[in-house]
Amino acid sequence: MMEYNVYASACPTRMIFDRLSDKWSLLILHRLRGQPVRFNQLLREIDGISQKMLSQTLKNLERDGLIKREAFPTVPVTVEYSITPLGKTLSSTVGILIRWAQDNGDAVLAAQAEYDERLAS
Amino acid sequence: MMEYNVYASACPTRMIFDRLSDKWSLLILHRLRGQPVRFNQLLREIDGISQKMLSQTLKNLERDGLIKREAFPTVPVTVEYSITPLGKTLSSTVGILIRWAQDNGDAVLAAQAEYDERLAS
DNA sequence: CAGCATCCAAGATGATACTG
DNA sequence: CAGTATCATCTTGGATGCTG
Repeated sequence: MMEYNVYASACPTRMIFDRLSDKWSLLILHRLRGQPVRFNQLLREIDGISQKMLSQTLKNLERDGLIKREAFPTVPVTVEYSITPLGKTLSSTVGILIRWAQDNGDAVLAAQAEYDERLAS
Repeated sequence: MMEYNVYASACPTRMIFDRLSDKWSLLILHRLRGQPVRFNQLLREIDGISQKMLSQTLKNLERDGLIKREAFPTVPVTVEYSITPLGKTLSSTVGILIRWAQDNGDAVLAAQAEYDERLAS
């Protein structure tokens, strides 16, 4: 198996990693891990995201083959975003990452408080 | 166990997740998973990072309790960054994420190419 | 409903020069 | 060597109006 140097910018692995290291991609992918979700529902649920960034991030994820966009000919039109098999494999990893944050959030916040305290004194 | 809504911006888990969802944090953490590394070595190895962002990201990771900074009174001064036990638990998850990118990079690039092809035609 | 286009503001990131 | 300071730029976001 071919091994890459992930710290080199030309490395394909690094390219993918960079693509996903933005503010919204992994969070949205995680939200889509279950049932399909509609655009405006995502907009309501993902706190703090703008319509523009949601639209842009969904398009990128679709381009990466991680999610699928399906439009239904209702009036007005209905659009559902769902996860692909490829995306599914990634979202389970993201789930582990979020679980980590869930489990260790307190420790991180405590470390931050202690760090800030040391600076102030 | 308390459960949070990770999609709400006030959620502690979401706050931690947001903190780590920047361009460099996870990559640097991953690089530090083994032996301690010095500042300029990181600067050389992490392709594309600027001195400013390296400095800033290291400071944030230290504040989060994920890495440790140690200065040695040599001339000129030597500084080593190493991972903490808390950081270790996160870096193994990041390793899984990078492994995913390693294994599925080709599939993503293929999806991107196909997507672009569909648009061009 | 599910977007796109535009303009402007704010924040994140980068390049360069300088220092103990 | 390991940074900081300053200025420039690129990315991201908010607001608004418009469309099928």
